[in-house]
Parts: sequence; structure tokens; C-alpha cells
Amino acid sequence: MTEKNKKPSIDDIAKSLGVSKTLVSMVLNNKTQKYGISETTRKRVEEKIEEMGFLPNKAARRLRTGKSFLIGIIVPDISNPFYSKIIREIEDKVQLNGYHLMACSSDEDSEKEMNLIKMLVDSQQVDGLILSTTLKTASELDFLSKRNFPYVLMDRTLEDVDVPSVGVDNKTGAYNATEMLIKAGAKNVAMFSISPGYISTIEERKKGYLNALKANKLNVKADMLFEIPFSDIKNSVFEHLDELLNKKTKSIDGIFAANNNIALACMEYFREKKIKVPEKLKFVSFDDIDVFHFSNPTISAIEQPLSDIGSWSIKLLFELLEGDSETRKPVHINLPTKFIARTSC
Amino acid sequence: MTEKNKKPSIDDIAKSLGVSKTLVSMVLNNKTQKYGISETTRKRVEEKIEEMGFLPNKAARRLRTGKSFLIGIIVPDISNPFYSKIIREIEDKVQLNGYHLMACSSDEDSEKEMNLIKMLVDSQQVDGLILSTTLKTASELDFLSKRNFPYVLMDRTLEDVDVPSVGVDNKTGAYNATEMLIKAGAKNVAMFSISPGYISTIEERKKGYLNALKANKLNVKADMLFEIPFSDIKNSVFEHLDELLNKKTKSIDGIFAANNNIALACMEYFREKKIKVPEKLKFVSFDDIDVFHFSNPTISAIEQPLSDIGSWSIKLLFELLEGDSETRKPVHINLPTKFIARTSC
DNA sequence: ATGAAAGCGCTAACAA
DNA sequence: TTGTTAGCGCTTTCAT
Repeated sequence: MTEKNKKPSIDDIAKSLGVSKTLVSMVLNNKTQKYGISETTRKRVEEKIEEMGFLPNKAARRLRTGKSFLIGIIVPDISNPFYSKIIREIEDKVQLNGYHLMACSSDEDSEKEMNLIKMLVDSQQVDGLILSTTLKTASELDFLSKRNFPYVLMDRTLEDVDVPSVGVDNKTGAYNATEMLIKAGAKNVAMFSISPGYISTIEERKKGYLNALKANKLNVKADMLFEIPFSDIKNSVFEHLDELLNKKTKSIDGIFAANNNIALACMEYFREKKIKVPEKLKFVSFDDIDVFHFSNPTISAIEQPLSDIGSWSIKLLFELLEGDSETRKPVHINLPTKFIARTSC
Repeated sequence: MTEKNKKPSIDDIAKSLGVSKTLVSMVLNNKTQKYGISETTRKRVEEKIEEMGFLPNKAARRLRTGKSFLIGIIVPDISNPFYSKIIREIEDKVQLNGYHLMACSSDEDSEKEMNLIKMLVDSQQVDGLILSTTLKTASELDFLSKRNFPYVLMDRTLEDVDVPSVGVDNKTGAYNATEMLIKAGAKNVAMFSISPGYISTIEERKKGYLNALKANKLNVKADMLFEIPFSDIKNSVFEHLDELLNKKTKSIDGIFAANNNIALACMEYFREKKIKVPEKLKFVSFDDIDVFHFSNPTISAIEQPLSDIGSWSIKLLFELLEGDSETRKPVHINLPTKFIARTSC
């Protein structure tokens, strides 16, 4: 039971070399130039580090410097392909800069999200945060802004918040989607939105939908816009469809699904109940996923530039971290979506 | 520019209460019972903590105790739905125990994986590791075992490794899949495997495939088993299919895809080239994903119990962490798969 | 029932 | 060009 297997510390390196740990630390942090350390000693130290398999203890470094080289990211659900693809993009990018990622799911629950934020910021001490937020108001994030804590909003934004954000043009996307439904002949177009309905992306999509109805002189009735609760999507979608499709009068003939989760539930319904799409019902969804490409019928969808969303988010965050942007006004990136025409409308 | 906004430390709490930080620490760690701290002081401390919004600095705690309450998980690709669903399951479970997750992608690259392991273990000091490994031999992980570092193998296992593992019965799954192809009338069944081919799950699937051919007295020729490189799946699949389907003699009439990535590439080919499935070609895949359920045709697949894989993995890891199992033999969980019959075969 | 003090491994200000 | 030292915030041993 010797202590031989203990991991070497910076002190062990220093002692076995007969130098001070300051020196080792300098080498570790590439500050040999700055302090005019000779090439030879640098090499000697580097070799010893290699030889002993030394890796700096991040906890100690973190405690000392206050920097963790950790980025936190919170999304509603890391297993939703929309988010997992974005996260993957970000993972690759942060690695390049020596950072690492802690990704968490909020389940569309603001309270859970606040807890995650606090744990990431105060306990784990991440250096920055990327938020696809479920929060209602910017004020809930005031404590971050007050501390000057670097974070960016991704996908979803908030009113009156003074931080960088990146998202897509949801309103135009939804407008196009709805219009495509109408052009395909639908006269009675419902939208299946999702709750909480105050989420910026959803609000914009609802606006786009309503605008398209207006622009095409269709009945704009609030009773054609349904909010499906996130926690019970399938049941809720099924109930609504049961009702909407069995109405004697003015049964719907078009549906705009606000996201991929809802679309999948609708598709499940169409399958089970053998609803003919697009004959009986035109259909289009926001968020393009693999399923839409292969399904029968294939599903027209609004595609979002996932990797751009990811890379812009982390780019803006790094700009914040690098810092001299103190006074600059926060950037807001609004990326275009793309309508993918398929057979469902 | 006052220092007011600085986060409170344990010392701040102690001072503002006129007690020692030992006391505060005890309260923080629920050791008031153990040390016989009075209920009243405990309450007083707790209230102050609440009032000042104090959260313990994990870096300091980590440095002091050597425990991070972090679990690392490495999979080939966190955006593959197979893994992202497992990770999600684990995320929920670790949270319950006060742990947090750092998930990383290895891209099927052993070197990258080794680097990730080192960074998670030595630098981030995660308390445990869940590995869906791309490594070739257990010996590469010897340094972990030697240190008695807690980790479990998930999905993929390694020969002669003395740690807990959880996976599914790949051989039987592949056997069933292949047999279904044969029962559906295929006489010339190819398998599209993936490289690196030494991965345990893939090896087992290959064995299952070959066994099924033998058991059904079909030609067992090595030239019907193809290894698709992970980094270039689509092109490789397309090339192989181009060749296999345009042979004058004994063209293939059945394909077993080793995983969902490969299956998607095949399906893409079928679409583009208008290959009739199952008429011209029977098809079945390992890994069930949403796409298979909705596609045209729907794709028969071997379903793996994702949430069980996740929950078993973290359960076994926690058993390791909780510790008194020193001498116990490591558990190996082998979960059953399920054949989902659809129209592709 | 509570406090004092050492020390985890590192960085950075200051000394030499 | 290199070394000494203080201290980041916490837990834990030992005192009281």
C-alpha cells in the first residue's frame, strides 16, 4: 500500500527536478516567454511532465484563478435531435479552445432551469452559459447580468435582455409554412402550438401563422390555434385531432405543427387512424428531422440551420469571454430558415 | 465598484453570524447530528445561508475532498439518438443523487477517447466514468483499474476486463434479424457492418449474422459481409449497393444493417434509386429509431432497451462509488433485444 | 456543542 | 532567469 500510485502534483515535478513550482507552473501555462525562462529549462520541465504523466489538477487551478474552462448549456431536452445536433456542434467548437461542456435538460420547467443555472454558475463555476431558455422574463436573469456573467441566448430569446442572442426567423418560417398549406388548397388551417406558449420561438411562430391566415383572407379564429402541453404531447394531440377531424361542419384540412415533437404525435395519429395526408389534410412542421424525409408521406418542413445556430452561439459566447467588448452593443443573430417542400402539402 | 457583488463564501456566512466556519460547513454537509449541533444554531445557519444566497464553491470542495460529484460519459456521438436517449436517462438518474454529467463524443476514435478519459479523470476529476468504448483492448484501461478508478462499460464491452458492464444480447439479436430476412424469402443476405470492426457489439452482430446463415444452410461467404467506415458511411454504402445490386449473377436480396447510421444510408439509397423494399430486397436493421416506424416502407428492426441500458449503467457505477463492494465480482448485465416486425422484411 | 488551524494543488505578486 | 510565499474556499482533525 505505498503512495506511489498517487497522482503527481506540480510540487512533485518541481522537487524531482530541483526547481520551484513557479517554474513548472509557468511552463504549464506557456508563460516561459513572458518571464524569460530559458529554452533548456523549459524543455527539462516539459520532459519531466511527460515522463511522470502529470496533469494539472483543475480543481486547484479553478479555485485559484476562478476560471473553470467549462461552458454550461441548458436546453429543454438534450435527447431531442434538434438540440443534440446543436450541442454536438458546440462540443466540437469548445474543445478547440480548450473548454469543455456541461449540457443539461430543463424539461421546459423554469424552476428546474433556474436551479440548473445556479448550480452551473455558482457551484460548478462555468465560465459562460448558453441558454435555450424556458424562462418567461429577462428579469429572472438579472442576477447574471448584474454580475456581468457571460451568457448568450440560443434559439429562444427574451424581451429586453441585453445579451447576445442567436436564433432563426421564426415568424417568416411559420408564415411560409402556413402559406404553403393554403397554396396547397387548405382553407381551414389549424396550428398545433406548444405550451408554455410564451416561449419566444413559439410566439413568433404563432404570429407568422396568424399573419399568413390574414394575408390570405382566411378566417382568423383563435379557436384554431391549440396549445399542446409539453409534458403530455401525445394524448393531447390525439384528443384534439379526434375532435377536429370528426366535426360535422368545417372540419380542418390543414395543420401546422409548431415543432418536431408535435409533428411526430400528429404523424402517429395519421398512421393509426389512417388519415390520408395530403388528400384529407395538408400538413407541415417546423424543425426538419430525419423522419420527415423518409416518412410516408414525406413531411414538408421548415428547416433550421442547426450547425450555424451552434457555431454562432459559441462564437458569441467566446467573444464575451475574450472580453474587451465591454461596451459594445450585444449582437443578435437572426438566421434564415428554409422551407423543404415534400409531399405532405 | 464595491465588492458587494462578490459571491458569499462560507467565511462570510460564519462571520455575519459570529460563528466559526466549521459550524457552517457541518450544517452544509448534514453533519449536525453527528457532531451534536443544536437545532437552533442549525436553523440559524440555514436561514443565513438562504438569506445570503450562499452556494458552496465546488472547486474548493473538490480540491479539499477529492470528490467532484461529476460523472463522465463517453460515447461515439452524443447526437446519435441511440446515445442521446441513453444519456438523457442517465442525466436524470445522476441528478437524483446530487451528481452531474459531462458527456463527450469520441467519434469512434480511440486516441480521442483516451484523451477524453484522461481529461475527465485526471483533470476534471470525475468520480466515475461510463464508457461506450471504441478502444480495442482492456489493457488500455489498465491504468484506471490499477488506480481502482470506478468505471463501467456500457453498450460495448471488452475482453478480460474486470469491471461491471451492461449491454444487450447482440448475437441473438443479429441472429433473429438475419433469420427474419431468410424467412421472408431472402437467399442471398449481405450484412453491412461498420468499422472499426473489433467493437464488441459489432463482432457479436457479425457472429449472429453468420450463425443464422449457417443454421439456415445458406452460403456463408465472407464476401457478403461489408465493413463501412464510420467516417464515410454514405459514400461507402452507396458504392457497395451500386455494385451489389447491379451484379448479373446472384444479386443480393437481403440486407442486415449493423446500426441505425448504416440503415439510414441504405434507406437513402433505396429512395434515390427507387429500390423496392421488400419486393426486390428484404431489409432489417439493428437499433430501432423513430424513422423506421414512419418510413415507407417501415423498417423491421432490433430494438434495444435504451432506458434500461442507461439506468443499469448508472446503477452499477453508483454501486462502485458507494464502495463496500471491493471484493465482489463485477456484474455483467446482458439485456434482451426485441425484434420489431415491420414491412421491410 | 463549537472553534482554531492545517492543508488540498495551484497561480501570481513580489523578491532575489 | 528563478524562488518564496500567500491565499483561493473548503473540510477535517484536534482542542476546548
